[in-house]
Amino acid sequence: MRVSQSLIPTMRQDPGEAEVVSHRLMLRAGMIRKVAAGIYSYLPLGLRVIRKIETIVREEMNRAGAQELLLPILSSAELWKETDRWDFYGKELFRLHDRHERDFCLGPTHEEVVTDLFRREVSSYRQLPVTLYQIQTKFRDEIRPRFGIMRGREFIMKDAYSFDQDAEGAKRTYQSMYDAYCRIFSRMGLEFRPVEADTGLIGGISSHEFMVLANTGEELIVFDPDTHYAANVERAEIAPPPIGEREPPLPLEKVSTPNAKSVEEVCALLNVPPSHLVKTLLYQTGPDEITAVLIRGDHQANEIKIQRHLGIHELSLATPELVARFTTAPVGFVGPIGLQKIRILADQAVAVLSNFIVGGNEPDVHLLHANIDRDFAIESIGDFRQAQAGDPSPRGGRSLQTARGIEVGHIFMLGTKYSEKMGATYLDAQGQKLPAMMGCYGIGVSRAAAAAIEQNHDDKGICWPMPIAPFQIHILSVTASEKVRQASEQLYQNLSQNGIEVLLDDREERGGVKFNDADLLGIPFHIILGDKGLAQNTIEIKDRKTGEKYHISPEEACEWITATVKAKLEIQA
RNA sequence: CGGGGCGUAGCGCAGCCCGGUAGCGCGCCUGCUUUGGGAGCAGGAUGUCGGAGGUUCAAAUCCUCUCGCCCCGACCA
Repeated sequence: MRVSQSLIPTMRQDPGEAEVVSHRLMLRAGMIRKVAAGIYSYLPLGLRVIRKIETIVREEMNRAGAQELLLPILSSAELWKETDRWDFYGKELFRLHDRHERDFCLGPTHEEVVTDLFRREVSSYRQLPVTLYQIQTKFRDEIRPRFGIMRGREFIMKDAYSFDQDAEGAKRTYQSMYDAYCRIFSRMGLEFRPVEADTGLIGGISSHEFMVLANTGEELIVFDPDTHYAANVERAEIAPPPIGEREPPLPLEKVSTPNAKSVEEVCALLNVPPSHLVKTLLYQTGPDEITAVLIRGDHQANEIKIQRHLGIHELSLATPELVARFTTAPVGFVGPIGLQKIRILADQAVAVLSNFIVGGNEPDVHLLHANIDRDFAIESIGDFRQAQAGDPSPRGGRSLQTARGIEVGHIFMLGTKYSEKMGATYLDAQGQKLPAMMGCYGIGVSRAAAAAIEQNHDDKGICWPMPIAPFQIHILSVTASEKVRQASEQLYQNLSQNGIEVLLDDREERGGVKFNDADLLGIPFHIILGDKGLAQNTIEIKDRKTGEKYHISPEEACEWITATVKAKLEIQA
């Protein structure tokens, strides 16, 4: 493709709207343009990257035995009502109605639609297992779309759904998808890590997320470098703390702590470390029910773990009004001692403490030397807090570490959650009617493009991994002579004939402009053709990422470049 | 939805307090010179100042309402 004839509107300055690197670079490199919040057009260069990713995904899904199909984006409310997700999915579901006032929605995911197809068309164990996938635009009315294409309201996703006879088979299918995902992200040239994850709105038994490692990632992941344990922080387990020598209990003591509501304020006032303090968090766990959770002052509560322990789907910190109704102290001074009609859960790190500080259940008062059992009773002890670096590993390694990542894939073992609700059954060899065991598997295709940039860029622009670069070679004719023009034209033709994807910067621009644009676009190799080099019978080849330069004669260039590109693609595959 | 900020030329911004002519840099167009890391000179085009209403002789500027966008928190590929 020739730059002079392409729509590649690069920008010299950073657009004001973009904070995040990938968003900024995609705008500057002319890959995307915004239409509305969280809604973008893909320009030719951006689309090429998307197509590259789709191709890799498609090849690996096919290799794993999945079959491609295409389900409608628009679906009627009926199906969603069958699984209760019409209500449960909430405001994130884009809803609309047709001229007859019938309810429809734009698909945020397709369990219902694909399960409906399955129950109509599949009836025998002979047809199982089957895995179906599609690559399609999805719609989610995000609370806060942000980071450009990374969290859009409209985005491109590969979603796959599997149906097996039994748990054994479902497990095998899950594993083959897990393996396919590893191949996909490896082939894309990304550094990633699969982690154990929470199942969220999709529901189901177990799941893994695939995280592209990047410091700018939204997700915090926790891993144990000694074993292979890795999990999303939402999910990450923490080993119980060692039970040390208990200090002998000291008598309870009231102290005045005027206006000291936060852990920091209390610690500063009493001159103790936050680990000696225990926070009493009050959660609304029912219409008229409050649960207290005790967490050490230097720890953070993990609401997902609490929800799972209680077996509920919604949890929020109690409002100040509710706190006032259930306790005798304002927020900040609530403590476990003397609480009425509230069950108390204690994090395992709190359970091993003695003589700790708690709120006094009256304004401006805290209590010193509190002890479980002696001063108050707890209903249960558990793992209720967020893992952090240095915590004990649940798998016996030395300790947990943390890293940041971007979620680009998520796989779920669903069990029979959808098949039972929707009657997606098959007959087994004995003629028994059984619900299919399902799995679902998503990849954020457009997000993966952004994640690749977050992981592969420098201060000048993008540094694409070869397999997903919009082009493989960028030829810059850097002086305007006829000789240079002809040489670049020749090389362009020859490389293209060898099946190499070449972008030829044939604009009447000065060298500097071309160099800067090339660095911005981030195509892996720049071929620099100028009078200076040609006079010595050499052309320069620059590796965008490493900056390494090679000087080669024009005669050898075509062959050398072709071989280099092919080699780079094979290493990844 | 809560908190913070912003809408002025394609992009980045100034002007707004203190009302009176819409401006700067980059980009764009024409010509000449230049040409290996964002060229120089000369000439030129481009604005419903986000929208609606109000105050005023006069509004980008003051007031009211509204729409949109960005950033920080609770959701997710």
